[in-house]
Amino acid sequence: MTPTEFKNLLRDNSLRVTKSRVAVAEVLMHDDGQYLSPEEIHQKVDVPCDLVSIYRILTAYEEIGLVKKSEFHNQAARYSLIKTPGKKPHHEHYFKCVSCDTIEPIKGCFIAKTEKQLMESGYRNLSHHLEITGTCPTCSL
Amino acid sequence: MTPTEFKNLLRDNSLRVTKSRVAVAEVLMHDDGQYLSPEEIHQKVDVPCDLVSIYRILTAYEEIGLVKKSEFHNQAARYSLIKTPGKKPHHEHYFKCVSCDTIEPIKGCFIAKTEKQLMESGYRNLSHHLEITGTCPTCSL
DNA sequence: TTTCGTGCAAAACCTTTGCAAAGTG
DNA sequence: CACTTTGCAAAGGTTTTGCACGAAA
Repeated sequence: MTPTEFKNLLRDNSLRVTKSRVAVAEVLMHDDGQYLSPEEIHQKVDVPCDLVSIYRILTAYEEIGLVKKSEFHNQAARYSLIKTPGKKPHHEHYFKCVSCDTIEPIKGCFIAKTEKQLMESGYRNLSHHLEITGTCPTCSL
Repeated sequence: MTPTEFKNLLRDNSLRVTKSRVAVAEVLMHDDGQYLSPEEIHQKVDVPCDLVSIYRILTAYEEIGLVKKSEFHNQAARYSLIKTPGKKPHHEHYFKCVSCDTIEPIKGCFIAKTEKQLMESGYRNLSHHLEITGTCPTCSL
């Protein structure tokens, strides 16, 4: 995503282009593919910016479809850039290595069938959240 | 589970039989099948007992296989009695109604296949946590 | 200039910890 | 009596909220 595209995305959503917002986006672009916590982003940002603002910026970015939030149990949420901003990314699940803390997406959603069954039983507005943890191939050696 | 069985279970695990422990167990038996938060249990308990103690008691009960803990993200954990104390229950997943807060187990585990594939790719020590939320049939009417 | 974003301080929320006092076997 | 459990107070970690000041359009 170019700086111009970034600015347009903000403007299209009535969000002002501020130093803090640019800085947070730069951190995420620099660590593309990484899932960073607000705290980590706060440490990497190159302008003075309160942690509270990081939270607010990330919340806004999630709403406009710039970032994906993934939450792992009992830990700070983590955010990563969406490749095609604005378009909701395919539903996916994540694996988190308890050793190196890496998060990686797992292709496919294997809950769909179960949700369909629940729908047939009268359940509605279903959503789900799956966390798979363990040690990744590298850390398992 | 009879009072005697309960006491024996505690004693077998070197846990003393105290008023607080009995009271927490009674609340869980009374609301059998319900998933209660520490806070709710605290309110229902009929003896003076600090919330901190409820947490400690529930942690102990989980360790000896008396209760099952289910956690939904960013909310208090919930506990319910295990039917056959001591024996680890089958792995299962839960549905939580966002309207009435009821938690109910969903039969079967549909992650097993995915975990098998991950194992074949070198991942190890896998575990997972699934949250399905929505509105239950009653609340969906 | 008007509206929006930020910093700061504080609170909310769930849970854990430390320690002395009280209870259990 | 020895050891465990409890209550209380306090802290932990993550996230949210309120409000006045400062910055963007």
